[in-house]
Amino acid sequence: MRLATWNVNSVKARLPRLLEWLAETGPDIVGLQETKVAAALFPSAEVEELGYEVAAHGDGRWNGVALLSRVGLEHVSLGFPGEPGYEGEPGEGLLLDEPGLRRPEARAVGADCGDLRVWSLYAPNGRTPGSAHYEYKLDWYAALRSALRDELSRQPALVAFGDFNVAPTDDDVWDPAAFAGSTHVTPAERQALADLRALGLRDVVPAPMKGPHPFTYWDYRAGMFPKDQGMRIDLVYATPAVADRVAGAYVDREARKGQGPSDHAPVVVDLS
DNA sequence: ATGCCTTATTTCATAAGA
Repeated sequence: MRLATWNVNSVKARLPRLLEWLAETGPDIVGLQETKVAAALFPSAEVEELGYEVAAHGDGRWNGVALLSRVGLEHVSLGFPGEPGYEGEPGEGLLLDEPGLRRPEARAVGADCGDLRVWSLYAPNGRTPGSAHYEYKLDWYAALRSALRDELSRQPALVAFGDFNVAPTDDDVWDPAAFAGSTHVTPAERQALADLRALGLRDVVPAPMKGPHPFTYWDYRAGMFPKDQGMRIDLVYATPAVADRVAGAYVDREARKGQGPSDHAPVVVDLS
């Protein structure tokens, strides 16, 4: 059984590469993030041709997550109970009584895939520590923790993977000094990850294809990928029932090369 | 080393990403 998670940074822009990668890699269950497309406009037909069932959750311009599975796809959840929406900065010009303003964004989709409960997650960025978006990020993590705790009481074989937008340790960024005062490395964000692990989830750390760090994201700018100036923010959190079956895991940095890549690389996990 | 931003949209400018 092969699992994979990949922030594709627009499934429409990435479709040729995604289809090629699926055919080459052959994952059984795939979580996608930042699909940036409404659910009805997800390219389901092209993916189904490769033998996958599709569950897509989308807002349109931003966010968007999906699950692809060729081992079954049932009991789909679009978002999770208690998931907050972004209410904006004070004075940002958003009307709090605008219909739908606080509607949760498309950042989580869950499903039963074979004998696994699987969640594809795209955590809020946070923008700047202390901002309304940062508070939203922490609130989203707190709600996620509650939702996963309830799920774990029913299904002990669970995987929550995706773009967590937090580097768990200083070893997970190319230069800790470069992130002083930034999101993704603050104690509160790292505590949010620790709180998830305290539920019984394990961080399945992949092997890098090259170099010492299993980074999964490199900024498009300034040649940061060839210099391996990246971050490990795409994570696979699994319960012991799943983590004990891990036979291998790697970051597919080949998918970050060449023409028109995403700025994230896929993480691939093989289960015995 | 496999390159020196990219995406979608209210598009020729902007917001967001991390």
